[in-house]
Amino acid sequence: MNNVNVRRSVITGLNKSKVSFISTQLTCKTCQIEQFFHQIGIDHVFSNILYNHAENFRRLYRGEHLFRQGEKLLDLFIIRTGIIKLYHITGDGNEQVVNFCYPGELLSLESIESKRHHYSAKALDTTTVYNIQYNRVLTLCQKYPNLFYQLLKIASHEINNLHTLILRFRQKTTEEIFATFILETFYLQHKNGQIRDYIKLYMTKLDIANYLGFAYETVSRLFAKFSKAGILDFDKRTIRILNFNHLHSLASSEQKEFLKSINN
Amino acid sequence: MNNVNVRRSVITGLNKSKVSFISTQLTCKTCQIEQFFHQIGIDHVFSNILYNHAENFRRLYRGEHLFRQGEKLLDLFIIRTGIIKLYHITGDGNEQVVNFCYPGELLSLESIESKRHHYSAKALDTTTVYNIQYNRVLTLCQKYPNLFYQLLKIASHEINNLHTLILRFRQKTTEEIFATFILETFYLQHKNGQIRDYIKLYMTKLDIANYLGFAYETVSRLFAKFSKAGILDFDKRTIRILNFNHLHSLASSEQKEFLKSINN
DNA sequence: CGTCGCCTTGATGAACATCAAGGAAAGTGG
DNA sequence: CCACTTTCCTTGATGTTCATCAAGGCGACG
Repeated sequence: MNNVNVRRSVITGLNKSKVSFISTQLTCKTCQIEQFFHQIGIDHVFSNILYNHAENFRRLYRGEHLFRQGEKLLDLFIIRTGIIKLYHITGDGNEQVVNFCYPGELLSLESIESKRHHYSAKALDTTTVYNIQYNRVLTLCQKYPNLFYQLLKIASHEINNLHTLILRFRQKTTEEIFATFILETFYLQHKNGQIRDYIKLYMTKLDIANYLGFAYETVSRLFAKFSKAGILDFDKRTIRILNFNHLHSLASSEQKEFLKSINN
Repeated sequence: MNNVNVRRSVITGLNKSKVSFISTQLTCKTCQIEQFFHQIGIDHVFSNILYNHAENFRRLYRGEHLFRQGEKLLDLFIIRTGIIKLYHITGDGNEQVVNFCYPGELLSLESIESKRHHYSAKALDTTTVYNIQYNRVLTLCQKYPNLFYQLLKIASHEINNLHTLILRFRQKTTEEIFATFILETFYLQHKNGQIRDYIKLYMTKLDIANYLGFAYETVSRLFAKFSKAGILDFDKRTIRILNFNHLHSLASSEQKEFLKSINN
């Protein structure tokens, strides 16, 4: 997932020069983003229109920002490869991790209302994204009203994910939440059909703790505990899952429904 | 808010007979729903179109269901008066309160993707709702693409609310969460411009505990504690707020931003 | 080779769930 | 209307979970 061959016609970096068509159909077959679209329920017509109107790819290296909280919403981004951390700096200066985003995800739906980014987006690994001017999306939607419906469906899907997340925080133990997080990460990293029994955590344990609302020592202890219990094995940030059944039974029945829905 | 004079032309109950126009403009002026729309950012064109195509009003008495989890999504509902409890029955048979919904709120955005209701909706007090056939909304959106944009904005707003809710569950103490809940309820019950210093809780303390993720004894103790501290006064389910400043300082700075956004 | 960020593990304490028991309110049926 | 049941609420005692405090290790990087 890391070493993507970005083709020569693709514009990288933060260069904003206008190149209206990059390489149409060929590109989407190459980067397999169409299957991501399909998995999140976007139909072919929509994805083709998006391909044909995509400005460019943007490539980010670890630590680079895609956008920052407070900036005007100029583009919509769809992640092509890599991983993005969304976070929010609170009024009292603390960082709050909002989400970890994987290939296929459409960013910034929450910013449509206010037309400003609510969160900052930072690459945790080499990451490439599609970007499409937000205004152009709106124009396209006038022309093809069905696009709006697709966007609405994506928003509806996102609302469901958030409801599930809220349910999760009402689950009792840290173990249950942690098991769910590991499984969720596993399925998110395997959306593109790769078959592996390990996951790579691109974020620090401190980020995980922040995201889950735990103390970071608790995350450390959970890894140790799960490892001792023979549920998983970890070396630095690579996690090998040894006992899926145990993980699934720790994650509640509700969460299982969610996990199924992620994987379609 | 309880004793609404439902006009004779309005169809009540679960009767689904087709009456395409009820009373156009006069109705919306009467029930003041236009200002609710305005507050949630829906423009006049949109709200007028909705009025003119609304099927009917539906009236529910306490304990009646508007829809149940699993049913097909046939109508979109906008609450006119009253209060609705949204809840979910989990796989293991437990009830999970998802939200308490007040006048002006558009229900079931989360069900657009799957076209089935994810939650059950039950009236906690006499409640009237607008209902508009979902298919008709989609047809209207084809005719007026801007409507889709409005719906998308509402969805975006909802996503923001959910993000705020998630942040809330990472706040540390039960006191902070509880203070936020009280303030939130206050502002939600005063959206329509009524000036009062009390709120009426139509839900049981068990519902509140379920919604906030606490044990119900904890909610009981929090009420006692806040009362002793002179922050509020309560008699059965009527709460009089005595010290707004104290409540606001308990709710974190992040939550204050949310509360502002509720009240616009 | 020293610093810094990240991680681990142990000891302690506080917050909140759970258990328990009783009381008040509200619905039900005669 | 009153008895009866059921639901809802309160308050105290106890226990568990997890945050916090503390100290040290490891690896990356200049």
